[in-house]
Amino acid sequence: MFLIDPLSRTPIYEQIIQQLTRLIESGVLSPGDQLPSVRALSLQLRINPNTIQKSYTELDKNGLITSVPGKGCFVSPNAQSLLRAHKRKLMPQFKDLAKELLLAGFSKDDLIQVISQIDEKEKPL
Amino acid sequence: MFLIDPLSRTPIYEQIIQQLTRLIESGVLSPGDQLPSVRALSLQLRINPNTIQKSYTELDKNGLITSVPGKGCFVSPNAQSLLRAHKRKLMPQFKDLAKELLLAGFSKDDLIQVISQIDEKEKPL
Amino acid sequence: MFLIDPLSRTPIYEQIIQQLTRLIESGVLSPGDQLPSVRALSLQLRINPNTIQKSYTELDKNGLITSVPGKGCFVSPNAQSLLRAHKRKLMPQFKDLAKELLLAGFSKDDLIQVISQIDEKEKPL
Amino acid sequence: MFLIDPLSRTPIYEQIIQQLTRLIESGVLSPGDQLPSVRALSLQLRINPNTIQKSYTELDKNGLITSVPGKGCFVSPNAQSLLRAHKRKLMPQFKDLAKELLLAGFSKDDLIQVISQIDEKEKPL
DNA sequence: GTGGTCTAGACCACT
DNA sequence: GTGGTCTAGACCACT
Repeated sequence: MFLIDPLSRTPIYEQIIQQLTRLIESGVLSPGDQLPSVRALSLQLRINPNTIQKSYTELDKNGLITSVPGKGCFVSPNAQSLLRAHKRKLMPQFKDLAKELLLAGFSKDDLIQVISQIDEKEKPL
Repeated sequence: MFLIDPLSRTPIYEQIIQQLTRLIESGVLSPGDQLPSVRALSLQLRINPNTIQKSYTELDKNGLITSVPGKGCFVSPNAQSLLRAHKRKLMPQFKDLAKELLLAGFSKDDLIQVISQIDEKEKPL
Repeated sequence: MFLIDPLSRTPIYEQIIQQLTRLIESGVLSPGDQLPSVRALSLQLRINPNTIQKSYTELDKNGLITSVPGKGCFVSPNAQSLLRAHKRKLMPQFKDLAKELLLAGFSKDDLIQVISQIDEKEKPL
Repeated sequence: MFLIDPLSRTPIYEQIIQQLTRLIESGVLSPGDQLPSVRALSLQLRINPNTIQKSYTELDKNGLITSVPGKGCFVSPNAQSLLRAHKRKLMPQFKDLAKELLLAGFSKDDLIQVISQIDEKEKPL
């Protein structure tokens, strides 16, 4: 269910965010569902509770989950629509950034090379 | 000195920002130099003063220029270092976005095509 | 059952949300109950269907109701607990905001006056 | 210059955020100024570097400061305007929350009492 | 030197 | 039990 690579360049807390986001996106975790507790996930993944906490705090700030101190963390009712709204903004942001980079002196080929590198690195994921 | 294309897809106020940014970047405009007044530039470019004002306000927000009420706008002392800092952050952001888009289901070729299109549109600039 | 004041300062769609929320809170509407259809409520209250739709969409986003395309809208199973969770967070937020306002230069009496004004306006509701 | 109360109910990292925000607001720290390094402030306040880091990360996310890994943290060019924009939103948010609390069953006197308590606690600050 | 991440482990308030 | 805060201290990449 969870695959964390402690040697990856992407921080562990971000990997956890990505994994949970996918589980919500794919519907494995539905609105209202309780997430594993900070300690439980910490034990399961053999990762320090502080690192899990950081991920949960971030997800709560983004509204994807609702943390209730003393009770637990729950998938927000509007998590799916938040994810859709987020996705809709990705491509325009990408275009703006690409435009800025081209104006900043990078060539089309520079950007393509960067993308190719990322594509290869992310493949096994 | 200034080339504004009123038919371009990029808003005029952004074109002005880009032009001024380049003049600062290349050193044509040095820290402390006074920019043309809103009215002067408005007349020179035959563009609505409100549009010029919007560009200046934006540049002031980013700290590239400093507007002194009653006196005029001046290139900020640290304009160059701000531009360098900004540029340094562009590429990591671009990589993160590309990664998200690849994970979101876009293919490497989708992204390359988007970049190619932007590259052609921006060429004449 | 429904009291809508078209002359109120609070938008109609919010009034509908408030009314429905109270009906859920008080148990008049129980989890699983079907809400009146957009058209039915529109006719009953003599209010534009788009306005009703907006209220329903908002309630669906918050997870209080679940809209099933082609069948109708239903009170969510966990609606009551969502309302309790929401209420529990209101007061801490209020305290934080009050603290910030006091630090920002507002006096205790300023805040009390604001509250008194709201209290009077909301009374007839 | 810095007054941290480790026994206060407001977390230390928030106290640090508040103090730094004030220094920026009052102009003691100007746009472009470098903040004390995480370690330096940690030693000065005798507080764990992780706690300082948390404050700095928060301030960076809000755009008030710009952190450049390997170089340091700097007051953002538009810090003042961000603070003004933030302040402008406080009172409307406060009114909305007060309205919700009154509708949720709290009385005018409940809210006034809460404010009085905060007012007394915050006085020595 | 700088910021950023992470572990190990303690303590708090609240359910 | 739950999430949230904090300390102590290590290690990383980057300037």
